[in-house]
Amino acid sequence: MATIHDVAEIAGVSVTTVSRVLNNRGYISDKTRKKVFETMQALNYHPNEIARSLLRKQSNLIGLIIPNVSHPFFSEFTLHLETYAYQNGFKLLLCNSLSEPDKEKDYIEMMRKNRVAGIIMGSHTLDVSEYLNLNYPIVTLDRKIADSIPYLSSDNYAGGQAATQLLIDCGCKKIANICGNLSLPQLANERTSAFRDIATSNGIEYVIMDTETNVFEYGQYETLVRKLFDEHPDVDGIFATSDVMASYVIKVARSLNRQIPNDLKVIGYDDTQFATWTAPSITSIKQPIEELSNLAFDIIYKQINEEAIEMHNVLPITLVERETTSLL
Amino acid sequence: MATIHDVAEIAGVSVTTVSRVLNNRGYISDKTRKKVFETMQALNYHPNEIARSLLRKQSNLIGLIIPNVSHPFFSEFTLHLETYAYQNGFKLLLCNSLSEPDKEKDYIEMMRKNRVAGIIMGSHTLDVSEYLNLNYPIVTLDRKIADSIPYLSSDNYAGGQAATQLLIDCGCKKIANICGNLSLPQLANERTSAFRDIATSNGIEYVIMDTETNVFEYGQYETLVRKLFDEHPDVDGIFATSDVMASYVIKVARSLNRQIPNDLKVIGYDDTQFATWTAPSITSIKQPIEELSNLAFDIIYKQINEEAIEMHNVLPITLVERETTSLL
DNA sequence: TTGTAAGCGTTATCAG
DNA sequence: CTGATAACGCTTACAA
Repeated sequence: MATIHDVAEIAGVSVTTVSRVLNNRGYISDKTRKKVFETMQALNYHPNEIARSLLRKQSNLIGLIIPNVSHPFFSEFTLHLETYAYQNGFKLLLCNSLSEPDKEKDYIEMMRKNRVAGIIMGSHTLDVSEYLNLNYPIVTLDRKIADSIPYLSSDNYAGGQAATQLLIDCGCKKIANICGNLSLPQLANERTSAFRDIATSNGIEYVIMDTETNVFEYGQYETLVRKLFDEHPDVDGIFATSDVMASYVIKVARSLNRQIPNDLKVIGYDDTQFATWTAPSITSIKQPIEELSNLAFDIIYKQINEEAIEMHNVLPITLVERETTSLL
Repeated sequence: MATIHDVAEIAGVSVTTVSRVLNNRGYISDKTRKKVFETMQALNYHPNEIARSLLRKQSNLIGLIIPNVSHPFFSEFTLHLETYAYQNGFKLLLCNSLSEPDKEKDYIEMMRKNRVAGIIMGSHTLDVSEYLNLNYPIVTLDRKIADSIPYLSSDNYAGGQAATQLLIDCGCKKIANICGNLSLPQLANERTSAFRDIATSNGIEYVIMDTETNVFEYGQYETLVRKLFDEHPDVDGIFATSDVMASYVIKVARSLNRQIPNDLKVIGYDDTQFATWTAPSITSIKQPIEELSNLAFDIIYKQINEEAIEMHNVLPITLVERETTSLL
């Protein structure tokens, strides 16, 4: 592959001159510029970004570590992040940790070695201490690690409140919340806190069930929902903390001949596209996924440029009503 | 950030020695090795992969260009590809072209500049000529560009056959196929060819409807399905060429009070996880997504190492029967 | 307006 | 067993 030297030699100028026309810096005669452009074309020259990165001591890559891109929330987050990063001159290095601490640690290590410009952490199986000496542009998604590490989330507590309140407003008498494993240090757990608070303050009967640790074996969702219906057949409103979980509620309810929304109201979380693909469509708490991803990038970008950043970044949620909670 | 020189200086050895212990090459006394490791630890040294790449004239990145990661098929493909590539020492550079030719071209250009080891193209809005002078390790997904460019797909024709035959076996009298835009040069169009062939040879009435060019505005799926039911209310079997499309069929059918599978059989395509999340669950043609992604990587890997490769790579599909086609 | 040369952090070659 | 030095492809002082 042609180098800047090849271009310089054939165009009969110095490498500096070629570099100048490449970066449009300094004064160059139109004649020289033209000649250089022509030879670049002729040689099919593509400036080596690796060499540039070496000089800059930084690549143009943003690292994203998430549990699993095939989960609708993360796939949409990834789409928007990549789009926005690219508009700002950065490419996306994607890593799926599968929630394995070893992989996560290894990925962080790899990113340092590759001198990525910053790391967006959406997977958090590591101890707080692992993050503290990281000393790298970083932002965590949905987990508060320490005061020194900026985080980003949408308003989980408000989301839990809105969801629970909606079930109550629909006239539910006994409500349930199914959610990810509560022993994990995720901000998403606040949804459940809100659920508990609102149910309690309204004096309404409730039950909470969380998954096993590994959140992405969807088979357990079905088991969990069946167990819920089995142990609490009188539940008439369910708040699931993801749209995927909500779909399992719909699925199991259907097999038990429980009519949604007539016998049972259901509300999901995230408001991924997927919530509109099911029948009935899923009422959901909308996380502003695109805004979240863009803000994640901005927080990294500011750190790269040593600008001041907010350490706590919480975006508002909105309730999106659909068929699973429609009144008759 | 510490460099190999810092380590060498503090450990009191030469950079060559440090490089040797780093790469475990040549003979080193245990004492020296130990000292070097200690100082690396002390300085929190992370070898700069950018410098290594510059020397190797190649990065450890594999570029993936797809229309949109948030589509279930691509998100699963991406997950598996990243996992497999990482096991083999490569990282994934993810790009969403959104099916825009300009973006796609720009991404290819960017990848050359970043000296990615190879490119996996799952988005194909460009002319054949754009690919021909590419001269780069590459493989295309679901599109046959030219004899000189290796491609990969699952057996689309067989998939179309199996799907259509199933509808017929279920006793359908008039069947429909809804699919992506047929004017695009995608191998997926063979599914529709097979549908036409099987329907014809069985002397059964059929109708084919394709989407507008931009495949990822899901709103149009609903419009398309409504149009189908409107113009052909007597259709009793539908073959949708993605699980997402199939979900829209279920959705619209439900709103029209058509019972699935009683009044209407539906079969999707891809067999993404998503096909099991809906109620009723979607019968689908399974593409071996993980095998596809791994083979895509292998084809790139062999090109990098100048090994011989197959130019035509077609993997078998399988029929997965679920509720949308179950007989009474 | 253009050129020379040093340096970014590695590894490879050659020498000791 | 260890070290000096050139090279990878580029940008940037500093000169001219």
